[in-house]
Amino acid sequence: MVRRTKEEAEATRVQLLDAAERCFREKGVASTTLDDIAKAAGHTRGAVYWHFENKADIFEAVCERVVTPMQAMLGDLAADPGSDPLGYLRKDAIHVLRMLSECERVQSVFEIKFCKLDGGPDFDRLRRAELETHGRCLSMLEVIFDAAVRRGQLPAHVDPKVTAEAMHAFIGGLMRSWVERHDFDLRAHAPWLVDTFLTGLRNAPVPETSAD
Amino acid sequence: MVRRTKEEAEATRVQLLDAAERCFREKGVASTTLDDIAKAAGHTRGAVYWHFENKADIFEAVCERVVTPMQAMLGDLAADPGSDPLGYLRKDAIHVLRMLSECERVQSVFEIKFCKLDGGPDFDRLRRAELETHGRCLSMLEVIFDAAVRRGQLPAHVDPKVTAEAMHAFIGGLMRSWVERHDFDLRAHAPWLVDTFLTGLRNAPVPETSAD
DNA sequence: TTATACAAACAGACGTGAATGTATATTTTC
DNA sequence: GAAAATATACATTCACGTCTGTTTGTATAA
Repeated sequence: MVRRTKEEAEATRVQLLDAAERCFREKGVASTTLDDIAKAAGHTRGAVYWHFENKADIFEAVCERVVTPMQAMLGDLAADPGSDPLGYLRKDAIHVLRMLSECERVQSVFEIKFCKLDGGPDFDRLRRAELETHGRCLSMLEVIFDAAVRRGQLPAHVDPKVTAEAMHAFIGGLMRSWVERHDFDLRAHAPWLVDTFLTGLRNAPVPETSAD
Repeated sequence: MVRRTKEEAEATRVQLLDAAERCFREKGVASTTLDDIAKAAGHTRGAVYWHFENKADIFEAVCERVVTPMQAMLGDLAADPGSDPLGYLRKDAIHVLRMLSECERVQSVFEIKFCKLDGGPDFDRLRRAELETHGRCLSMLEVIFDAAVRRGQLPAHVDPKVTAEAMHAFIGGLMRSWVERHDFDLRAHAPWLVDTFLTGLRNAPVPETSAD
């Protein structure tokens, strides 16, 4: 069988991406061969090489299906912190955690991205891109926290930059931990986790200058 | 050159581990070949195969040099929470963060372990071992938080298990983020970060049962 | 409208390089 | 002299990229 219609071709592309997602999750990116993906999708490497350049290209496409929509939220909030930045940040954070806990695809991609990014120099570009993404995410958080401080929602001595790191680490850590183990009810506890963290920020101690 | 004395042999073993640590960090575990390691250590694959079984074996040895001592701290604390569990946990957490920020070797290993664990079924055992380690860590934290609740250092409605997850996610997230980017002064801010998080726990809101 | 030319969408085969594990050769210490 | 501690050589596997073949949708023109 060969020359399909446009829609059929797009279908195989999706099948390949789905298959890649599964393979990556099960065996890791580096250990997944292009033949694995092709076979899992019910095709051959010919189809793979028609639709994608190499494994890194597939990986990028797999991630893009999930990550991009999630970043939009933070972007919107950072663009216009509004009158209650902390409140919206809270909603966003809870939403992200719940999204992870509910959507299988999101789980797969994060499980892959979290502990399994390795493989040749082809991935260098992707790694750099991810660093940039991480950086943008931190910047947006910083903007939001800065707005929160200036609006009096957080004490004046709170450093927006460090706080952004803390928030990102906390949410990212929760996601990672849950994806790896699934040993607590992320969905149910998401509001408490976020609120407790924000409570800490609202009552944050004045940073010490002394050591130890 | 061949047959060395016992000390010389041990020296090459260490050289191989050092070289592996560097290679793993620079190119990732999966993309590092045994020949890379051997060459970087100034030896050949013969030496590698004499001292180690395969790449997974090397990886394990590389990790063991660093991770084990850090786990001892938490173990001691969990075994005897004492009269001020939260205070000791605070010190431990700060200590771990500072250890990371000061010790190159710790940084290397965590950078490797964090984002680059992939490579064949040889690593299955290691992955399982890491999951167990993670689990033990959570258990110990749970014990500590439970003690803190019973001693009145934390509100009664605080769930030790969920709190342990949160703490672990926070600290782990900070370590990971810092290792990847080095874009803030972890050492200087460690106390404030830990204290702010603990402040959140002490003033933690009562968990809601409603949705959204 | 239909014949034809072309290109899309794959399948399959092939060559290549590289990494792995093993087997053997070589010294040197004990 | 026996075995430890390496180097070297070798066989095998295996994934990748490329190339070619095949079939069919589709545009174009007569």
